[in-house]
Amino acid sequence: MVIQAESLNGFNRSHHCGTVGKEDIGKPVTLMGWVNRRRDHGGLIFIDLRDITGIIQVVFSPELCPETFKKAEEVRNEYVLAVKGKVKQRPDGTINPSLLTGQVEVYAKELRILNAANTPPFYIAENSDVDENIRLKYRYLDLRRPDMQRVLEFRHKINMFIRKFLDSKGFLEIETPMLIKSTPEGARDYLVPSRVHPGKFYALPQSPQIFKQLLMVSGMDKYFQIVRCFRDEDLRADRQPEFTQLDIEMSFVNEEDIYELIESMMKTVVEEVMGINLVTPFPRLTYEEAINKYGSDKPDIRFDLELKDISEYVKNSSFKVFADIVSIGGQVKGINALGCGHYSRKDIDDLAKLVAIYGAKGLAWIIIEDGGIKSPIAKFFNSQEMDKIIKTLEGKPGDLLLFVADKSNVVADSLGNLRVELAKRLGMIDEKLLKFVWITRFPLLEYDDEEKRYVSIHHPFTSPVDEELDILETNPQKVRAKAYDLALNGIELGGGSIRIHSRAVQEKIFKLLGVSNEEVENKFGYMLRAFEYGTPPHGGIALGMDRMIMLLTGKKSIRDVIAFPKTQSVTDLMTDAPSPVNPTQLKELGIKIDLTGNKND
RNA sequence: GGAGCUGUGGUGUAGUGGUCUAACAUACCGGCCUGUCACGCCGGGGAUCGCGGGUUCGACUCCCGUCAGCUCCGCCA
Repeated sequence: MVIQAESLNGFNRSHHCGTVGKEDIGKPVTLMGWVNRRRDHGGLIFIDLRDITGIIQVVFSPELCPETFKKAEEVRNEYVLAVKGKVKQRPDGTINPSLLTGQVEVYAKELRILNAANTPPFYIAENSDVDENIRLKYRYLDLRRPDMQRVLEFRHKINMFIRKFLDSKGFLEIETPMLIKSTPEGARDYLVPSRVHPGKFYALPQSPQIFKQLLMVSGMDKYFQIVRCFRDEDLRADRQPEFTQLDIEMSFVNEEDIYELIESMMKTVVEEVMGINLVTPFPRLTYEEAINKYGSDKPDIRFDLELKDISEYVKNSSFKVFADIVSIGGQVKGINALGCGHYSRKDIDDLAKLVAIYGAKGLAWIIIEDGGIKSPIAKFFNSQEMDKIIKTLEGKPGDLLLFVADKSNVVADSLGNLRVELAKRLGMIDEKLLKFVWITRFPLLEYDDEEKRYVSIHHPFTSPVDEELDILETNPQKVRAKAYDLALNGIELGGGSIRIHSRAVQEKIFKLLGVSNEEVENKFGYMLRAFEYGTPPHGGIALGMDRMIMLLTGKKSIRDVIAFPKTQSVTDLMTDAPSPVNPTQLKELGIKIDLTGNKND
C-alpha cells in the first residue's frame, strides 16, 4: 500500500512531545514527531510519538474517531505524524514512571501521516548496539537516537556558554580565512587547487595561528574563535582530519593570565552546563615533572601509580642489561603494580607485549612475597641494591614491581602507558572525576634525527623563557619555552604559548631551526613585516572542542560527538567522499592525475 | 607504512572440519487481541556465512590474499 504524504495544512504544532505534562491536562494539543513504537491491541492503539524533546504516548480509540483509528492501523515505525488531540491524565495503574511524560497521554482526534518511512536498518533507541559501519552510513538515523541528540545539544550549550563567557571578558569572535597559504611546518596540509591560478594551491588551516597573532598586531586585544581546523594525518579515536578548536589570543599577557582565564572559563562553563563544581586553580606540573612521574606529557592524574627511577641503584649491579643501559645514558625505571603479586607468567607476558608496542625490549619483574622475593633478575642484585629498589618503589608483600630499561623516551612511553593499563585493571580510575592539569615549561626545541636539525616542539613563534635566552645559541636543547598544555583525564585538551614579539629573538629561532633567510621571507615574510609595526606582547591557547565534549560526555571517541565524522581511512560512509571528479574540473585546474607508484586507489 | 581485533538473514548474536539443507533473539509481513509502554499470542517470508583463491572426499569453520570497520604504533599538538 502506498501512503500519501500529507501536508501540514491547518496543523500548527502547539507542544513538543517531551514537554506535555500534568499542567496540560484537559487542553487540546497538536503534536508532531516520529513514531518511536506502535502497540496495536486490536481495539486500541498506542503510539509513542518522539521528537527531540522526548516521547509521549498517543492513544487511538475507535470510540473517539473511527476514521483516525483506521488510519493509525497503517502507521509503522519512523512514520512522521501530526496528531491533534486532548491531553488526559492516565488511568490509575497505567502511569509509566520511566517516561518523562508518563503521567499523561494524548487522545488523538485527528491524524495526519506527514510521511511514511522505510523500515530503518536499525532500531532508533538509546542503547542499541549497532555496527559503526551502519551507523555512519545512515548517520541521519543514528542522529535520531536520543543519546546522540543530547550530545549535540550538550555541545551546542557548551559552545554557547563559552561564547557568553568570553564575550563577558571582552573577547571578540573574529573569523579567519579557510583558504590560506601552505606552510609545510608541522602536520600535512589539505591542499585546495586554485582555478584562477592554475598550478597554485591554497591550504586549509591547521589552525588560525598566524592570523590570530596578526589580529594582536591590529590591536584587537582579545580574540577568540570556535573554528574548524584541518590536518591531513592519520586518524585515531581522538583525531579527525577536520576538528574544531576554541582558539584564543590575548595581548599584554603572560602565562598566568592564560591559566586564570581558562580555569575560570572551564569552571563557569562546567558549572553552568553540568552543575559540577571544578576546583581551581588546576594543578600544574612542569613537562619534566610530568615525564618523570607519569611518563606522559598529558598525564591522567585521577590516580597515582608514579614511576620511580632506580638507575642510580642498578648502574653498578651485575645485571648487565640494566647497568649497560645506564652507562650509555639510558635509564631504568619501575612501577609498583599494587597487589599484583599473584600474576602468572602469562599475565606478565601480556604486560610485556603492551610495553613492546612502545619500543621497550623487555619487562623485568620482581614479586614480593611474604617470605622473600620471586624474580628472574633477583640473583643479579646484592641485598643492598635490592633493598634500595624495593624501598624506592614502596614495595610490600603481594606487590609486583615492573621495570623497563631503555632510552628515556622509550622508558617514559612504555611505563607511562603501562601505568594507565594497570590503573584500569586495578579499578583505580574514578570515571566521574574531571582532573585537569597544566603541563608547563615545555622544551622549546627538539633535535630531529631524520632532518638533522632542530625543530620547534610547539611552533616557531613560541617564546623561550626569559632566563634561558642567553643559552639559546650555546645549549639550545636545554632552553624551555613559555608553552603549556592543558590535559584532562589523560588526554591533551589543548595547548598554547606566549609568542615571540621581538624581531631579534624570532630571527635567532629561525636560524636555530636552519631556516634560510630566503625561506623565512618566502614563508613568513608578511608576518615578520607585520611584527615591525608595533607588536604587543601576546599569547594564547587553543582547546580541542571535540575532545572536550567527548570527555565531558564520557564518550570513547570524538566520532560520537561530531555530527558527521570520517572513518579511520578518512572516508565519509554516507556521502562516499572522497570521490573522483570529472575531467573538466581537473582540466580547469590544470591537474593531471598520475597514480604511478601510489598504492592507494 | 606497520601490528592487532572484528565481519554469519534488516539488526544483534550462536555455530571452530561432516544430519549446517545454517540456529536464536529482535525487526519485518499476515491474523487475533480495548490499557499497553521492549505489549501478548498464532502463522509466514528472509542469510550460501565480507570478497577471491587454496587445502580437503567434505570449509561458515583451516591457510593465503583482499576489502571494510575499529584499536594502536609510526605520523600528528
